[in-house]
Amino acid sequence: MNYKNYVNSLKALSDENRLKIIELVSDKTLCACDLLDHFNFTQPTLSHHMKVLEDAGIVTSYREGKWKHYSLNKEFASGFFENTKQLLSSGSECVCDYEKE
Amino acid sequence: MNYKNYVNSLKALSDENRLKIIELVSDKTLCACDLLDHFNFTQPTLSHHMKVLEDAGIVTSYREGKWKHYSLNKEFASGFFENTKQLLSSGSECVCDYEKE
DNA sequence: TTCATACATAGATGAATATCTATATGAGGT
DNA sequence: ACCTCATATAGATATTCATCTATGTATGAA
Repeated sequence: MNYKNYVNSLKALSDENRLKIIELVSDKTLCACDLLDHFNFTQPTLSHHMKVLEDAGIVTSYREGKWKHYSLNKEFASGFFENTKQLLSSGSECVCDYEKE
Repeated sequence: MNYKNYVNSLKALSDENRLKIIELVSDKTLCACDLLDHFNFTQPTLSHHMKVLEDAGIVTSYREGKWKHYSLNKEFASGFFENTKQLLSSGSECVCDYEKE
């Protein structure tokens, strides 16, 4: 397992507001302005959260005129799932010692 | 889904060293001193990490003489798995709006 | 009781981060 | 060209957190 990448994903998920965003885009595509309606923080804060999620590969986006549309990256979902399974299952090969130094 | 609880778990997992600890105790029981051998940080730092993991319900522990033994909490593993599935699957009911305050 | 070992706590520090206000960019419409 | 709306960036601030050193607590052995 690639620790650094998985930790990156976990950090990006470790925020209550970002979890809500993910649930909102898990079954549909929404623009930033629509997302913003669901929260009490400001637009720059949403922009920050979306950048975190996109940089982590959790959501994908495309521009359409003035709007930027977001949706859940299904590849991330399955990959994250696999990593989680590997981490918490007892049989997984532990690579910790190789990384000690 | 209980957001706060799930975020708590995610935060506790969001550290490369703690992930290594989890893999180490995922298939066996280890005392803190044994765990410490796998890392370069100090004993108080390990103590801190173990407290984070235990407070989050990720590992369980018992004392035996001078030693404290840790192992993965299997209930956590399955619960976390379920929450992750619910978050990333498209059909899940979104509770975001109820929480907007 | 004295000592060594295993672990916990206190307090300090530097780095990361969630949020804000202010401002910039970019795209369409008039 | 100008204005408006959607989004991004810059810079500031407060909080969280991973780590350290120093010290405390607890257990077992001599």
